[in-house]
Amino acid sequence: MNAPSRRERERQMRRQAMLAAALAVFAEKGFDGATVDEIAERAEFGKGTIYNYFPDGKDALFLALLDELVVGGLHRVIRDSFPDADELSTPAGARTAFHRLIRSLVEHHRDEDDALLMFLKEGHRMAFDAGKSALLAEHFNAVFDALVVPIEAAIASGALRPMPARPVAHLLMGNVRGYLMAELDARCDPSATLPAAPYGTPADAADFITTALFDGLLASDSKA
Amino acid sequence: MNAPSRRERERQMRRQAMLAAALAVFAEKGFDGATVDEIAERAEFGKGTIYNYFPDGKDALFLALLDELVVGGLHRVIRDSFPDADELSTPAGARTAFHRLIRSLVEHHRDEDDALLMFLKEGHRMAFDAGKSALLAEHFNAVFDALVVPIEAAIASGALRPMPARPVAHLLMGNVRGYLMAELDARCDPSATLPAAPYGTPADAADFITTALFDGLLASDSKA
Amino acid sequence: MNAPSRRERERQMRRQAMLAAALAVFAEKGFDGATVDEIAERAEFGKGTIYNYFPDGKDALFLALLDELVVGGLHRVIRDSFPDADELSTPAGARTAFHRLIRSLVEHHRDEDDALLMFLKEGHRMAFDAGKSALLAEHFNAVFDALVVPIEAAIASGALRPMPARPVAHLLMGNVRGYLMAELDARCDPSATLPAAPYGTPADAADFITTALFDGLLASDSKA
Amino acid sequence: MNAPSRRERERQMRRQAMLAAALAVFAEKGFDGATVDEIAERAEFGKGTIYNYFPDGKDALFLALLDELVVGGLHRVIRDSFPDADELSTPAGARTAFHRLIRSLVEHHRDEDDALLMFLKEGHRMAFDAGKSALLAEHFNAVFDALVVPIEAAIASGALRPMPARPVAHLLMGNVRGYLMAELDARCDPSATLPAAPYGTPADAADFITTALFDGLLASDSKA
DNA sequence: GATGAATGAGATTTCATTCAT
DNA sequence: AATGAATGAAATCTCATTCAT
Repeated sequence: MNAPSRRERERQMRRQAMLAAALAVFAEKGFDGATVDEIAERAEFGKGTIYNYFPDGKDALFLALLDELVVGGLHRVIRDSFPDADELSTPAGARTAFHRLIRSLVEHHRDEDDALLMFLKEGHRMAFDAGKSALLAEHFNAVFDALVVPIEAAIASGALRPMPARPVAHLLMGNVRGYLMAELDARCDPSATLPAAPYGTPADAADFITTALFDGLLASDSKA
Repeated sequence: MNAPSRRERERQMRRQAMLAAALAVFAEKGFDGATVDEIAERAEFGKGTIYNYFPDGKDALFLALLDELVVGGLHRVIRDSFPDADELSTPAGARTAFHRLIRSLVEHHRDEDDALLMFLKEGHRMAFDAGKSALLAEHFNAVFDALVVPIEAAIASGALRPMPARPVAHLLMGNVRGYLMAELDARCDPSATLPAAPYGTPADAADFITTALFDGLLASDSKA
Repeated sequence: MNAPSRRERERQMRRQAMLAAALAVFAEKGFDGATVDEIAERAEFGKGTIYNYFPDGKDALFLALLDELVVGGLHRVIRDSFPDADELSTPAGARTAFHRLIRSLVEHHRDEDDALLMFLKEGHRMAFDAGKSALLAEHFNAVFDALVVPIEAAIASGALRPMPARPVAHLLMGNVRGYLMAELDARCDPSATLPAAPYGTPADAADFITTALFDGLLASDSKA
Repeated sequence: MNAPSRRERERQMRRQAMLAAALAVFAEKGFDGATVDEIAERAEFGKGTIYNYFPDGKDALFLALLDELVVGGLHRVIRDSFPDADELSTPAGARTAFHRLIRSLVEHHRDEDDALLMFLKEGHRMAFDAGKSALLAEHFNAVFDALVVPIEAAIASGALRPMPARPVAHLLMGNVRGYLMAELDARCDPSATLPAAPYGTPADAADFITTALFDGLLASDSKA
């Protein structure tokens, strides 16, 4: 177990600085709108230095970000949200667990505001490029794989309706994403008198989404 | 009410041809990837002619498409999905009406495959540009305004849970969009053994979304 | 037989202007040293216009020049230098014919000074690039094919020594080229008190080369 | 005469290693195509170290190679090819001596394959750069100076035709070069059914060139 | 009104060279 | 003395837009 050399540590720090700059620029301008020039400038490095660290340039920066910040982060959040498998064996327990997941996802995204923005806005853009698309899909599939496990458990135990698990996973992630995006729009456009999403704490957001998705939009007495 | 002159009619036809070409190219290449050259070529017009009809060029084409095809289409679908206000006064009626809406939305998007693609993939990209963003928001707000009306009615009558109506509208549209996007991914990547969305008829899609959103994911007996 | 339209004629003229500018720049700076910017500037066109006419940029300009000016010109000179096949049936006749060829080649190159320079200095550089190399070889082979015909005729008739014809063709061309290159060096570097080539009229040059190659460097009485 | 210190000897060895690496890379990629990075890597030194030994970088490496390997080598070959001045006093003796020179030149180039390649392909490229050109010319002139001596001797003795000696020297070197280059092309492009140069031993090559240049291409009986 | 040639700003990327360690 | 990370000038190529015909 050899500690990283000083040189190595510094290299990592610079790498992180570049990724941070790239993230900010991608978030602000979008993938196509971002220029390596601006990323370099914001990272306070020469343009050439960016290419030393990321020889494939913009693409490499984008994929590294997606990988390290977005996919990695989601993975962690999902894993940590289901500490106890037994919890998923009753409807109430499942609700609690998924409510916790949703809240964690909201919090996670709030923490990584820029990452979220990029993820939300650009996530599907690379689909135009066959090569990147494959990589992307692979990474995201890993996230959904992780989420499918508890969903299937909850369905198996009868806590959730019997539905295909993977689409349900997409539903969950999609609604968190959609909610946050709407909130974001609202924040950017305070003139809108009619908010797209109720502004609030992560708990509020989680309540809204959980109620809609798990309890259903129909008035509860209708299910008697 | 003066009939449009022959000249005027021809102008409209050329305009439509340009929009159709633009839609196809945007859908295939994305906004940034599309070139005016290719649009002109596919429309079988000179590049300069495009600029005669759309002096603001690529942006104008994009916005016009969003406006005429996407927003206009959604508007129509929403309006036609709630023929009878009374239907919304009971939970069962509301479910039927919204199920009908969801199904119509899915069908509508399936009909306009290219438009869907573009809408899904590029819809939020222009947000990067302040000027365009405002226009965009305005148009989309009109769609949501239309959708808020029946939602509020259903809430007022007790058919739906008391929740803020506009976020619910976003929820609805977002889930249709998300579902279609997932289905699209599945179609593009047939190697995926684990589909993101259950492939099927618009009716199947509508069932899935309606059940999840209106009845809730939790096993129904839990609500007894 | 439809005359080229005015538009077409003008296009050709612009094309020629670009090629001329490219030739000048290539000759002055070499292939790698030349920049499209400078070619455009010297042609008095925008950089983009160059790419309209030669979508493959620098490579395309270079190859077009090689093709149209160098290879085409050589072909013509060779063809015109052997008007009478019978001439090649005696040593004296063959000497006359090849002397005429050499003189024409020298004159041709003098006329196209820039082309010569480029040809001489860059002719073999593209060999580094496999794709271009093949094209190049093809074109040059055509020139040598043309030259091999009279050489073989002269050998068959006993006018020339029995030697492999193609290498002899290369010998001929190589010596013209080498002579001109040396002369060029001498011209560029007038400080050299010891000229590499005797400066003079094309006739002088042709005499020198013809004597060396056809009569041999050895004193003639040695052949008695 | 102080023996080089151990330190000095090691320095020389590193220098040679760098030159060898540079030669290989120049030969493979050409001057412009070569990168200092690749040279450093192949030499197994840091890039900075290259600049310690050759402060003027790529140019310096190229010139040093030309100087030490090419020019130096040629000088040696020429010097060693005329061991006996008397030999040049008869046509037969002169033929023998120059035949020996040509054969040695061919062998020399074959031994230094990479150097040959570079010399052939890049030899004239630096002429584009005024500063380098002067240096280059100086070095090459030394080679020709060496070759001019025996040529003038042979002319003075009546063994060779009375012709300007320096152009004859260029003629000689040019033909060796041209022959080798053609052979090289043939080797690189084995598909060519019509070889530009007869493949063979250095002796074959020397025979071909000597016959052409010294005896002349015309059938020998014509000189009776 | 239709056209498409001309344009040039701007994007990505490379690489010789410097210099702090 | 050896190193290689940092640099930024410079190159190629693209494409939205203009405008003379």
